[in-house]
Amino acid sequence: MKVRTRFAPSPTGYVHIGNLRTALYNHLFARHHKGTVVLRIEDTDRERHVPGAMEHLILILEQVGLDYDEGPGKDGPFGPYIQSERSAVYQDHARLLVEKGHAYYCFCSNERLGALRAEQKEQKAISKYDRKCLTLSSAECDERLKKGERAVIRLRIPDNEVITFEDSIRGTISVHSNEIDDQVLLKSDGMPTYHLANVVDDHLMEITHVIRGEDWIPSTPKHVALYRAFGWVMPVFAHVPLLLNPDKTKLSKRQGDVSVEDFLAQGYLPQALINFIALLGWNPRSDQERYTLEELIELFDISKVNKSGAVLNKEKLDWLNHEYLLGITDKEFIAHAEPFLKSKAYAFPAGFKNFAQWARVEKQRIKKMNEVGEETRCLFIEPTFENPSLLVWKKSTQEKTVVILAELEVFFDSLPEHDILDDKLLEEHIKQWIEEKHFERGDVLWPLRVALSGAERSPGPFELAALLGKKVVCGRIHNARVLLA
RNA sequence: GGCCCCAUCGUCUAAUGGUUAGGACACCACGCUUUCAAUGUGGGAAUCCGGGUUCGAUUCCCGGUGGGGUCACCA
Repeated sequence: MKVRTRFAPSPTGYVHIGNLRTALYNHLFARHHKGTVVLRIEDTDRERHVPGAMEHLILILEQVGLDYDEGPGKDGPFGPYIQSERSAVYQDHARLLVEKGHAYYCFCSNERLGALRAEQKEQKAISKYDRKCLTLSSAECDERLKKGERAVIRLRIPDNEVITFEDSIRGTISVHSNEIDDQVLLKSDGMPTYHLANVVDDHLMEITHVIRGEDWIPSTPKHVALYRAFGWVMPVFAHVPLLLNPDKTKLSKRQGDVSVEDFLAQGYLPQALINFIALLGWNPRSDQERYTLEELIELFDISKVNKSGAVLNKEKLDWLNHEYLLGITDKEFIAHAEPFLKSKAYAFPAGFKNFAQWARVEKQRIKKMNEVGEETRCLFIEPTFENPSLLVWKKSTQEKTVVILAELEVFFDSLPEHDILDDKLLEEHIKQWIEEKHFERGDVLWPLRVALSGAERSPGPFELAALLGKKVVCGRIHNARVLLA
């Protein structure tokens, strides 16, 4: 049997990182088994419909490199893949269940249902529909429907049974049917609820494995009852653990970033993000920390997914992203950095050529792209010296520093540009010069670095000089000396 | 509250019926060093509790406790 999985998000306007992980696991599982991935849009809630959300979602999937075989924008034998375009299918199936006696029309008003719920809550009873409309004759139903009365169709959950299903991650799960509510299948607006649409589509689209979040476990028995009512074979279920806030509650927007677009906007690399979330709840039993998507596909095993939820540890993501940053080429790094620099209005000086040097310095010092440019700020913005005494090293004096800055200016003036643009070469030259002059390293290197950066903390003087070039270096040393003198 | 799920360092996790319970992030110390990073070396840090099975349990079973999820004409 060919494996078919599906990613079935509801288009709410942004992609939750937890949903991305679910999508990833569906993807890894299907690709591992040489199967098919279906993207299905679950947009049956008209009130929550967000225009453009689907297109946005597809774009995000593309950005993180998760492709799919069937779905919106792609042909496939089981379309359409947008549920709002399939209402007739669900209506037919709901009516079929009514005919078979597995479902029934319900005319109860929201007011009555609300009151019922309130009463049950007060009596600490199970919150369930009381089946008032179950006994309505079909003639009466027809008549009321003909009159235009609004109705829903409810699933008739069988009495006094234990409903059981196998979960590839958790084993056997069973619930007594008397605990389960007669779920609404078809809403009064003619749209299906998640439960109906999901089961009908999974069956019709021949989905073999349903991989979804743990929060669906409580409603899975309803789905099982539905499969039985239809007389269909069930797919394999796998409920993956939730992603958690630091306080262990379900990952929420309130407690930090949860949307994939936020993570991307902060400058996490897609590969790093994928690598990171893949390992949140699953791991291939090895000490390796970095995996390509291909490796993940090769190693993925749904039965080895953990049962307990995983707190999203941002520090580790930062570390991993830094690792990925170190791994990409200078060219890639610059391409990624460009939009971030632009948004800060940081432009390279005219004629700037030492991009490799710049990438090397930045890569080493930042965790994610939105930090880009801060470490080499002095390349983009002329430093100001509010406090020139910063130029004096803690073990040195102002007089000494003024003299050294003057000497440095002469020294740099004597060096060919080429020797300045190579930080390693420059370091050799300067260290040799310091020895010859019998200076203290700190007496020279601290003021040089501050003169170039204007900052208390910055990359080293050689790295900065190589970035700035001879003319700017000489100019800044000169300015510093004048300021201090 | 009912139902369901879960339980190894602070966090992500590995392992086993017998181990000094392993790795990673974070943290701390030291080294390098002109600052801050990066980096190198080292360190502290966990099997929720109570029974049972067993020669032996962190691992298997039961109970407790704790945490979470879910109880819509949302998905």
